[in-house]
Amino acid sequence: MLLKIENVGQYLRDAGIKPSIQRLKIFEILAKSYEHPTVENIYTQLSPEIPTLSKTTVYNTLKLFQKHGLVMVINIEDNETRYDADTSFHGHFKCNVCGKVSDFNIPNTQPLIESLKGSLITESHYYLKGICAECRLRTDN
Amino acid sequence: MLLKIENVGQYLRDAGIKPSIQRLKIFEILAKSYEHPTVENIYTQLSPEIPTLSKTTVYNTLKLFQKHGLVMVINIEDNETRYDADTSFHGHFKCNVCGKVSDFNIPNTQPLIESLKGSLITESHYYLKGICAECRLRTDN
DNA sequence: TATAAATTTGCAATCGTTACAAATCTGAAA
DNA sequence: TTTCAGATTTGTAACGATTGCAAATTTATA
Ligand SMILES: [Mn+2]
Ligand SMILES: [Mn+2]
Ligand SMILES: [Zn+2]
Ligand SMILES: [Zn+2]
Repeated sequence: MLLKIENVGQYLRDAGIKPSIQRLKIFEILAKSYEHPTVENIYTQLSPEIPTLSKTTVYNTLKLFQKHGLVMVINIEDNETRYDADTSFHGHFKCNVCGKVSDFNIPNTQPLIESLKGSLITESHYYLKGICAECRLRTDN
Repeated sequence: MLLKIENVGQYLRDAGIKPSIQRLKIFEILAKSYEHPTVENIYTQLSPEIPTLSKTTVYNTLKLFQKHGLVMVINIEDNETRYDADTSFHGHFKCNVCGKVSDFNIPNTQPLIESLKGSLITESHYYLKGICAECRLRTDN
């Protein structure tokens, strides 16, 4: 979901990250869109605006954000790593036709898994794949 | 979970796959263990037994199994693709300490997601990460 | 302004995966 | 059994995403 962050610079500073231009812009792309971009996406979007930007910086910055808990990694597909600035528990649906990855809320709270008693859960991901409503109408399925 | 397949050759044949030695052995590793192996794991395990085995064959065979619905891909980690011969809906928990990926049952049926109405769901994955009970005892957490 | 620390950059290296063509195997026809 | 076509496997090269690393640049501090 779209994060409502009034001051991105302050948001980063509160997390212990100095807000450079690169960091600000990269985080804004993550926070102010629904798209769950890949490194390539982010790099392509920012290149015109920051012509000197290095792809390595995008990688480094995302790793930094991760370490500070500002982004989560989405591994819904094995050949594309996506990033999400919304770290709250929510589901992701990928349409295999248009390729979009969208969010959905998980209604009820997570069930207690008997066999995991004694384990410490630090991350949970719920991924669905299929064909979105729009693509079903446009095509056939 | 451990699949109880009495005759692996027949199981493959029923799926429309000719059971070569390589295919048999690769499928057995997937079906007769809980480990959710990577390509590397499978290759390393089979190399002594089939010294001529090529890693390409492991890749090709897993892709073939996928196409026939015999295995599912587990993308719980972005740097390791794992495979599972149990294609029924169940959850996966990865311990960040020992690295093991274990199964767990999902108690209740999947909730109907309002925002996905009209979509066709073909795959669902539920991934948890954390520290398993054994590792918590052995270490500190 | 001078200097040190932090950050960014570019490029080479690495790793998992795929493309592709040659080699090998298998099974049926002669 | 021998021959041959098709299926399968293999090895190697190529590819793309990610990382390592050292130089260049920017920012903060004295
Ligand atoms: Mn999301
Ligand atoms: Mn499993
Ligand atoms: Zn779609
Ligand atoms: Zn463990």
